[in-house]
Amino acid sequence: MSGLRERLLRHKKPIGERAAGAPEAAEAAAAGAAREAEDQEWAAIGAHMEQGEWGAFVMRRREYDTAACHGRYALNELIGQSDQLHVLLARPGTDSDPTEGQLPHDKLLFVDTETTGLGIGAGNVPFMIGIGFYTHERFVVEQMFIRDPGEEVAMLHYLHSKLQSHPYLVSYNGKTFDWPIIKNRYIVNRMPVQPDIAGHLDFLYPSRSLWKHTLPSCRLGKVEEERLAVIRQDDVAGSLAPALYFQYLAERKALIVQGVFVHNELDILSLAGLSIHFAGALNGKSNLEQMDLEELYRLTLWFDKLNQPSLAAPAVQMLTERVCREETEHASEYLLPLAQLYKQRHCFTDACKLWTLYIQRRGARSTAALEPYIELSKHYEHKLKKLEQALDYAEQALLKARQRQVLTRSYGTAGSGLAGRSAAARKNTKDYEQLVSLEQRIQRLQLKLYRSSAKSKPTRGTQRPPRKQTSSAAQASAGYVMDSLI
DNA sequence: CCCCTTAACAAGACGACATA
DNA sequence: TATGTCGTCTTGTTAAGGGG
Repeated sequence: MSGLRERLLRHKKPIGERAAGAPEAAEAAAAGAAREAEDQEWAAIGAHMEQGEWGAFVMRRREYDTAACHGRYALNELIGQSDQLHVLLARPGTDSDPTEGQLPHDKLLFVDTETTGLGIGAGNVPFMIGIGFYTHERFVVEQMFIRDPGEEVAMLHYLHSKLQSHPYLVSYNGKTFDWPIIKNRYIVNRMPVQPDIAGHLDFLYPSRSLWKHTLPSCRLGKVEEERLAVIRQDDVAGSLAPALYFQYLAERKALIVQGVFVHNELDILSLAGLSIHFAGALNGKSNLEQMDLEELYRLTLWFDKLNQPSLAAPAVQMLTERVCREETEHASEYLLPLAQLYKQRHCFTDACKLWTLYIQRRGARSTAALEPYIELSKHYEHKLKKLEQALDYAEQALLKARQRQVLTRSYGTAGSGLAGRSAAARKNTKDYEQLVSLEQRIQRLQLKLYRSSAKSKPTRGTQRPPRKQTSSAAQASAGYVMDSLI
């Protein structure tokens, strides 16, 4: 058997175990007294022993009026808003939506476990399963805690019964952590029932989609602090939970795990808070005016990914307005990504406006991106059929590329660090390929231009056709450019 | 510590178009 | 009409980061 199980059993002091030679009445009285003392300890932290068909376990149950606040949100704000969360359930493979756009708030089961470690294997045991759910105008948090492995089956049966009435799981990283572990426990315990759920909302991934670049980390604690305005005081770190549980097993004092209960409860409440936050966003209630540009941009990408064009539209519009209005460095960072977004939607006029604006703001710099020049060149050639302008943009891009080649060359030779060399070399070859393709583009445009002018003015024979280069010839010429700079 | 999801980037597939 | 090129869409791969 695993070391963990031995450890658990070693510490087990079965209540009411027969002490040798003691008279039965006194023995029963002593056992009763011990039980009473323990009950009082659990009562002191708001818990009690829950007796059921499958045995007993510790239960800490707390009810909240739904008007109660957790950070900036009142718990009742999910009511009537939760249906929109169903878009987060849609699987990439399945087109049909199993929930038909319905996801009542009282069908959700918020779940967070505390375990003996981080592994997913059978050696990792959830000693506490916290759940939260809405029922009868209340938000209820129920925390199940097992004093030894023998109580696990009762706890799992209880969870199973709750899943019947609240079949949609809500968690934070529960798809890869909590839920696989829980399923494992049903299997390990050879339970007649298997946990079955209608759907699983995992808020880690939406949080990453929106805040990966704005928050220092997307851990639940950071997200709830920054986006739910939840401040934890004297919180026990989740990473301490295993140690505290082992200490509890050794000393059998309920007070030892009190902090774990509180931590777990706050996690559950934050899951409800995140549901409200994301449901609000999916109902178009985000405060776009006050949102950071990065978050606004990520929000549009997120709506796009979720196939919600009616939500993405106002976000894109707000982002465009602000990026065009605010002439800051930071705002200009979004011109090109935003232009790509418009291009993707075949809104070429808007895309061109942004590419032009980028050139206007940053074109003078040597570090300016080539992308807007190349994109404009493509657009003038293929969409507007204006070859002169297309050639002009391509030539501007080539000029920039050559200037940059000079700079990177000189940096490259001056650089002494070995670590950065491969990355710099990669960038060099990439720049080189870009240079080659630009020269090809220009030659092609020159040829096209020559032919069209020859066609329209066949009498004028003064212009000479540009030398037609093969791609290898273009490469050689680009190589010459590079070699000449070394 | 371990596993899973996702974003970011790279490479391949395919349709549209133009030229000979 | 056959062929090649361009641009975009699709597929494949990799790395990071979260849970106690």
